Amino acid sequence: MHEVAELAGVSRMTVSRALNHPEKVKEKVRQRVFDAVSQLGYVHNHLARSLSSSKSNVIGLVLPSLENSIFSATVKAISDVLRPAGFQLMLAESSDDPKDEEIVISNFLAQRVAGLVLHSTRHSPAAIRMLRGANVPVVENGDMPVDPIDMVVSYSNRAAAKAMTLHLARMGYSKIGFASLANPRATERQLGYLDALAEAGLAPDPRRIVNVSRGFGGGAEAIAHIEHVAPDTDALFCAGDVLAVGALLECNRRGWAVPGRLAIASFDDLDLLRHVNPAITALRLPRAEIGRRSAEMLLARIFEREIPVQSVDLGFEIVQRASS
Amino acid sequence: MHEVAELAGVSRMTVSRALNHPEKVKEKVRQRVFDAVSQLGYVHNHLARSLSSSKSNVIGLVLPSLENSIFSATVKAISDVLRPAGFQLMLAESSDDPKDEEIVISNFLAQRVAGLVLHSTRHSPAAIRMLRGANVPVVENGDMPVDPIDMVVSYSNRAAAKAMTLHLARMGYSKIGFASLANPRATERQLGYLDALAEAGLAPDPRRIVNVSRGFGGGAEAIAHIEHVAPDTDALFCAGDVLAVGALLECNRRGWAVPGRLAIASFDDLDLLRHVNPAITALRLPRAEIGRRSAEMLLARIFEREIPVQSVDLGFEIVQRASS
DNA sequence: GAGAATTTTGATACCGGTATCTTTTTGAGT
DNA sequence: ACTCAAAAAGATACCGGTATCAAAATTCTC
Repeated sequence: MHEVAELAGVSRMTVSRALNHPEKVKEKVRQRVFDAVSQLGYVHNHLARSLSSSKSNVIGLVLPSLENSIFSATVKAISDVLRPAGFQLMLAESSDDPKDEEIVISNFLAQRVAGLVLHSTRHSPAAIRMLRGANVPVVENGDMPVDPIDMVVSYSNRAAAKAMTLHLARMGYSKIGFASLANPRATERQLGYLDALAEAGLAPDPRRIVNVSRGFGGGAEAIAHIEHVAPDTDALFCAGDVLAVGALLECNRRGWAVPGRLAIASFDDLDLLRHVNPAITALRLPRAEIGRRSAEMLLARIFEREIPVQSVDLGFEIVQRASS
Repeated sequence: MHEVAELAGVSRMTVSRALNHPEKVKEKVRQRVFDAVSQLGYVHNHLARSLSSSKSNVIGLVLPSLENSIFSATVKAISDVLRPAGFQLMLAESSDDPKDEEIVISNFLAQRVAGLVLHSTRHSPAAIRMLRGANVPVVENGDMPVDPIDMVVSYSNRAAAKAMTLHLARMGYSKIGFASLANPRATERQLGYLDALAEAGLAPDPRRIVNVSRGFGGGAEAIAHIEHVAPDTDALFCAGDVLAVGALLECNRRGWAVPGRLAIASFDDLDLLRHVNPAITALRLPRAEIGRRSAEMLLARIFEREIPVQSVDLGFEIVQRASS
């Protein structure tokens, strides 16, 4: 920057101003500075800027898993809001482990991120202490937490799972099974499923509740489990990722009629669900909207604008299709 | 840090050393420093560290699209290598537009990233100039480029597409179609497809080459195109993402026998391809390995270790399944 | 136990910007 | 032309660390 200043015949301060608040510098001088910048190929140093002004332009995002395609819509939406505002996105993975998340958060704080998005609502006490102490805007995403750290943009896993289960019950299914992964969000969903059974007057049956592994294979596991342990199950609510597709494909393979032999419903409305045969009934969750709102709320907080609400429940929608 | 130093009764320099090179500080003093750190909840400032030492611990990653699940394996692998080494990942999207990429790169350079991974081999001249000038280690990923900026870890789109097309030809298909998106990698793949036709002595037929849109819908578009324009096509090579699945599902819907009426092959071996019926023949690309090696090469360069090769072609593998 | 070699600690400058306050320039009003 | 307020530019200190070299403490040698 020093060289730019010399070449333009002004002080470093003027260069800084020309770059950050062009309107504060006279047209002629500004032009000289810009010329010098491009002539020297000068690249602004955001590190120094952030350090000096204690204002960073990086937002940290913590996801449970980097491999899960479900999050890509959220990431994309966040990035789309952040970029025009001149912010960068930093990414890390918590593996749904509060201890890992704590490390990741502490790294982000060390980078002096301007804000954080956490796709998780379970945090270690130390992590919460750090975040509260750091006075950094935080948005939580994965669920509606009981005791939010700061801001929240999400839907309620429990409410959504309950709604879908009730929907199945209303369609006449009475032996509804539940398949999910083992993570905090799945646990909430299971509670919602049980809520719904109770409300519909159906007896919960542990035989119909199954934990499976990730991916399409998990869906097949669920079907195998049902055949083995509770063959009279008439509907299966797959509360995770691509489980429903895996289950459907496995049914196709076995020649089970869907929904005749077994109805299938999914927790998340992947594009794929519309294209398989039969198309799968699903909960549509506002993944992109969550990202957009999260980023907007962060920016509002960073620029010290008023934010209307601290906590936004974006809800969900049931999309009834042929599989149920 | 000043307060930590006071509380521990040492100089700031000693605190810095205790944190960065613990072995350079006497056991007793080190302990006092650590105690002070945790007592005060001190969070190291990486910004200041990077500025002062001109060594950043952030790696920039530029992807063509943040929505595409294909990249998640690569991202995950990069992150897994970077994290233990104390590096953070910064993410941005180029939309396959060299101009957008240029902006993103310039932002990353402004953040003084320690290294860059570019999942693209098409760059604007200005971007190349910046990168060469910045003296930052760069790995390119999406293809084997003719004129690499620095390091390369990839496979060759052209070679892979050629291999798959030849594979289909050898299996006896002679009217092979090609469906792809419109992006630089797809263009290379099309060249490979044409290479193969020439080598197999098959006449290329523009009616069998179709550009489609992203997602499962694109596969359906391809099938519709074939029925309309070149119904005698006996095999379709889908050179992009989930196209093959979309095509297969559309065939199922129409009752076309696969591979009887039309064989289908995919460019990328998504997990899904193994689970649909029939399972789809595919090119297996070393997505995770690419991420791992890219990150390792960057780290090697950053730590000034010798790197054995500048350019790594990790190749590909043809997985023959029921769809062809 | 003196002196040399080595290890540990500290003092100081600087990384590359911006905040803040001061000085200079500009220009409007009379 | 002169005054004075406002706008533009500059001087200086500092953001929070680390590099570097000097000083102090420790260990080793004979």
